[in-house]
Amino acid sequence: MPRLSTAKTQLIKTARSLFRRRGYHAVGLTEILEASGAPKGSFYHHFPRGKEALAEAAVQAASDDMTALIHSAFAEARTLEEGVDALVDALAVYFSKSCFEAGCPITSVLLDMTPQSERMVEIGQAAFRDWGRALIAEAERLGETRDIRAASRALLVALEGGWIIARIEQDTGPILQSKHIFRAVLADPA
Amino acid sequence: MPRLSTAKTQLIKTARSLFRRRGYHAVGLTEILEASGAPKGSFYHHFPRGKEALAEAAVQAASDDMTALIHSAFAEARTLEEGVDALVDALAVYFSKSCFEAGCPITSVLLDMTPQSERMVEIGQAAFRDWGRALIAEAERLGETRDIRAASRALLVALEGGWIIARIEQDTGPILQSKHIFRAVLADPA
DNA sequence: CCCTTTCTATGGTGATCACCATAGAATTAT
DNA sequence: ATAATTCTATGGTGATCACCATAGAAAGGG
Repeated sequence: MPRLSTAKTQLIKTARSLFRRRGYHAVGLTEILEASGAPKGSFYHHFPRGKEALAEAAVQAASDDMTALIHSAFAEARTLEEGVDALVDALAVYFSKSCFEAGCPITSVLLDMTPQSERMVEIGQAAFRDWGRALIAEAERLGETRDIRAASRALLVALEGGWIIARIEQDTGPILQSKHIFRAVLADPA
Repeated sequence: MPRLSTAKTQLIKTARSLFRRRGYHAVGLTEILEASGAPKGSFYHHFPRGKEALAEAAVQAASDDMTALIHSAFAEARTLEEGVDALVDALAVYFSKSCFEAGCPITSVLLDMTPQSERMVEIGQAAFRDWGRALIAEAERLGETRDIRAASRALLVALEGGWIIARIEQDTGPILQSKHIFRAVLADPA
């Protein structure tokens, strides 16, 4: 017995992709069902609370994937800067491959549902907290002695802003810029 | 004869406020009409292309206001840093007064409509371009000799990201952090 | 094998969506 | 004043929204 039925995983996967590109309210439930191939009955069986619950599962999954991506980007890094570069490069490549549509995996949903949905606010807060902790954990693993709290927060802020401007300008430049912002704040953590 | 009828200006003003907080698709036309007091007929008279045209007008107005805010924040500044501080502080105060809901005046709409709406993509590109130019113009006016292009772009990126995280964390900290990011990149424009 | 639980499948429901047609009121120009 | 134009006001239309009720199919445990 699979821990998650194929229909449920497919539902979440489809929702993630559609929500990320177009936001929560712009994507209808019927569109998700058609794209995932699941019938309506299956959906309301797995998500009795409806569309909002699906969005929460999708954002949570996207957040977890991002945390995993941070760790995998740092896997072969020998210094903090190398890890950050690998992470940012990976995100830029993914963004480029998505035809400049897939920005932050959770922002589009967050902006559509917060602060109306209290659940989603908490999921978003947890996501940023987890990402920051993942960065700091990797820094410690690499034997970093500097205080990187300000720089890691700056990196996340720069990535968020970079994703948005990159989408509008249809260019990876704003994403890649976050590498430099990280270094600059690291050098001057005032 | 007023250059814009009161109904039209009220429509744009209402739409700006609602879209900024909840995004494009989450706000229905009827809600905008009720809040602005304008009847349906007036709306389709002033905006024959419908809701999208209203959103375009709203984003354009918000962008212009932001440009004006940049200039007014720099009005009493004697140095570049003072101007940036005044700008960021003003944005943080506005955000706080809005109960931590009013982030970037255009992002929520942009994320909901781009890149589906080509018109909106162009309006967004023009907005970021205008804001950057306004910053550089003020720097030159203050006799700044350093090359601030990288720093001004970093400021806009940091503000965008800061607005998003500030909304989720219900705190002005991430917005205020963009002051420091600007200074750090200014000191290390590599 | 049967029975229980989990999942899939279909049809339909009220509400809301953006939009339009038409006509009346107000304002402006002549 | 009168005619032309701009704006306001109302009623309604098809489409889509998320959601639910009910029943049938699969699958697992005894």
